[in-house]
Amino acid sequence: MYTIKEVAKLMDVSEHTLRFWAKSGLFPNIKRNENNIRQFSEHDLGWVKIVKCLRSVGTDNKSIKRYVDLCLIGDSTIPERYGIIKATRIKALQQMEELKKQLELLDYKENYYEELIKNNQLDKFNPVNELQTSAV
Amino acid sequence: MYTIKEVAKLMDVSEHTLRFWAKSGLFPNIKRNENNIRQFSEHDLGWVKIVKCLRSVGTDNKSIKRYVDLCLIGDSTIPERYGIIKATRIKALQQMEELKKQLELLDYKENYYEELIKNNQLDKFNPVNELQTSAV
DNA sequence: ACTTGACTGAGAGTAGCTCTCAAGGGGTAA
DNA sequence: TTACCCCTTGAGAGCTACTCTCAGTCAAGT
Repeated sequence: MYTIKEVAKLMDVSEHTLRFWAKSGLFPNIKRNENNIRQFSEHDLGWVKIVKCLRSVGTDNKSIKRYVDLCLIGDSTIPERYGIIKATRIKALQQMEELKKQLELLDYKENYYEELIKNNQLDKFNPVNELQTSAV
Repeated sequence: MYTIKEVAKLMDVSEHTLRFWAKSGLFPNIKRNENNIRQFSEHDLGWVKIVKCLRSVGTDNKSIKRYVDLCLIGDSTIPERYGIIKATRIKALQQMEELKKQLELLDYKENYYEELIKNNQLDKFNPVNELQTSAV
C-alpha cells in the first residue's frame, strides 16, 4: 500500500495531478484508511500507469474516463477497449514520426550554431571580425 | 506571399493559433497589405516552423518569445540561442524515450486484447463460454 | 446594390493542470 | 500535556495555451 506521495514519486506524477485524476474518476475505487487517507495498491499503480500512458499521447481525460468505465463494465466491452488501444497506438506512432521530424530540425540548428560559434572563435584571432550574419 | 489561411493549411496550424502566436510576438514583423491583411513571406514560414517545433516539444510561449527576441538582437546572442536549441534537443530525445516506453505498454495491451478476442471467438463454438476475465 | 467570402480584433470559454489555503490527524520531544 | 512537525484532505483560485464566437471591415463577383 502506498500513500499519494509515494505514488507521486514512484510514477513521476505530481500529487496534485493524482488527486485531480482521482477526482475525475480516472482511478476506480481507491481505498481510504480510517483517517480518510488514500491507499494505493499495486493494482492501483497499474491504473496510474495506463492513465499516464494515455495522457502522454494526448488522450483527453473524458476519453480516458470512458476507457476506465468500459474496463469496469466487464468483458462485453473488450472490442471497444481494443479499438481504443489500437487507435491510441497509431496516434503514438504518428507522434513518434512528428518528433523525429522536429528532431531533424533541431539537429540542423544545433550544427548550424556550432559552425557559427567555431567560426566566431577563429575570428578572435582575426582583426576583421565585424561581419554580422544574424541568421536564426 | 501567403495569407493566414494558406499558412494554416501549409503548416498544419489553425488560423486562430497563428493569430495567437503572432499577437504573442512569436513572429517578428509580419507584413500587412493595404487592407491590414497579414502577408507571410517564405522567411516568415521559417519562423512558423521553428515556433511549431519548439511548441511541439513543450517549450512555453514565453521561452519561445525569448528565443525569437534573441534572434532579433543579433550575433551576440548566438551562444545563448545555441544553448536553448541544445537543451530543446535533449528534451526531445527524452520525450522520444518516454514515447517508446508508452508504445511498449500499448503494444502489450493490444496483443493482450487480441488474444482475448481470439479466445472469445473460439468460445462461440464452445458451450462453456461463461468465464469472465475482466482484465484491463 | 447585394451577396459571398476572407480577414480583423476583442473577448469569452475550455482543458488540464498547478498552486494556495485552512483544517485536521498522527508521531515524537520536552 | 502541550508543542511542534509533517502529511494529508477538499475547495477553490489562478494559469497557460489555445479554441471559439462574434461583430465588423473590405473587395470581388453577379
